[in-house]
Amino acid sequence: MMALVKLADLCAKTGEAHGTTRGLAKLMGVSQQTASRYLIELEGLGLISRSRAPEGERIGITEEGSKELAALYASLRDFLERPKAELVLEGRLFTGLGEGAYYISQGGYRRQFVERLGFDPYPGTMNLRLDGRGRARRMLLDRIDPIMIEGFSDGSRGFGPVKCYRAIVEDRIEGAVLVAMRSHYGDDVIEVIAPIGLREALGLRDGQTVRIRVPPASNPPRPSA
Amino acid sequence: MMALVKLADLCAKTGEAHGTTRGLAKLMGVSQQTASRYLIELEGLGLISRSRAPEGERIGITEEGSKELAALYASLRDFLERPKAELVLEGRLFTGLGEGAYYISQGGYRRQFVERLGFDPYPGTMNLRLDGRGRARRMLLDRIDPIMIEGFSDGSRGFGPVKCYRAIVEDRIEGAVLVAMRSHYGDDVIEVIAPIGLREALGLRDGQTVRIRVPPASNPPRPSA
DNA sequence: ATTACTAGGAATCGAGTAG
DNA sequence: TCTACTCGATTCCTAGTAA
Repeated sequence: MMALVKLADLCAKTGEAHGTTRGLAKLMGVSQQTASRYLIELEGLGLISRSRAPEGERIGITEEGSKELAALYASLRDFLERPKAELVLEGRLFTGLGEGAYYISQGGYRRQFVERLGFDPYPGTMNLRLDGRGRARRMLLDRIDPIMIEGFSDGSRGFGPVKCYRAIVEDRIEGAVLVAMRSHYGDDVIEVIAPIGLREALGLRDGQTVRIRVPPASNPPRPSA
Repeated sequence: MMALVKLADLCAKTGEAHGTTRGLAKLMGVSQQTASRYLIELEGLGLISRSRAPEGERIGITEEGSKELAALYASLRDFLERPKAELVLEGRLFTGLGEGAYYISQGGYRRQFVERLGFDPYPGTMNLRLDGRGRARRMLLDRIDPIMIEGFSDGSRGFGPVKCYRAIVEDRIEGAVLVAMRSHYGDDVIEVIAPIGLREALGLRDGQTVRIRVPPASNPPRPSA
């Protein structure tokens, strides 16, 4: 694989590489014998084509070889071009009507919080009213992979799905921003949950400005394997 | 290296991978022992960071690791996104004043043609006047790597540098398109040379339309190593 | 000069297993 | 369970060299 990549490097300019096994070996950082073996193996796999030339050899990468490289390229792109910058939201703390506590205490939500966020939320949400800049930035949340909390019904009524984004409150406490798919608040409000009571832990009062950092990778700390 | 790529795959979605060495091993197609060794080695190289978690382990790719991957990504891009399509130019044959023959017969040019194009040009150029579509396409020549023929002086006068592009004339004869950096012709004319006389070989007469294919890779068949 | 074979040493892998 | 060690098996690399 890496040998194929090195050859692709040498083919990048013209579509084919020219040279002796010794020269290629030097460029690839291996011995002449190894370069020769690489060429034999890659040709056997149908990933490159070779044609003898008096001055050395012409090596081209076949369609199949390009496919191999393209697959590698694609997987690197997925990693490298994923959103990188974290999102910082600032808003003023205000007291709601306590519906937040009602909702997140529902077993159907709570079980999913524990499973997908990794913590059992303190029974209450912190409501923040975003300033103008914050409202603009909130749009950027869409570019981050949400942790989905599914809707459910408890028999008497239904509860809608909720998107969560891992968040760090005031640089100290790890929690999550909730975005209800059909919120009772407007676009200028975000709700934040955490394993502990944020107001008490941080000594916050209504009207204070609170800073939330949403890292670009917001998925849960559980095994992907 | 490939181990780092595999890990990057697993980190693509969230920025970090979670799991046990056994699980990671399975995803990477190696044994648990090898996965463990990979992690130790990559961490030693500073390419990844690890943090133990009760459910397994959290693995992130460091800035330095990302740089490694970005370098690999860039070299793949150079190969995969190099221009692929060939350029087809069509124009009507006309007879010039014979200056073409004078220029390419100069030893200073001729030696370079032999060395860089791999043939000794027939002493004469074929002049083609491009149609409207051809003029538009000619611009695309700039996207192809030229074979540079350097300017020189023979004592009495100077000769400017010339760009060459390998070309196939009427699908039959391999030659080259010349683009003089300071041409005596306008932008609607191209000059073509080949090892043999094109008019005679192809039975062409003034006014006929001639088709030239310029492949995307136009460098010479000599050792790059 | 090449390319590529052989042979032996070096690096790598994974089964077993300790902590 | 987990991670990571030892160690024999295997793979891989290169020096020497044939063609």
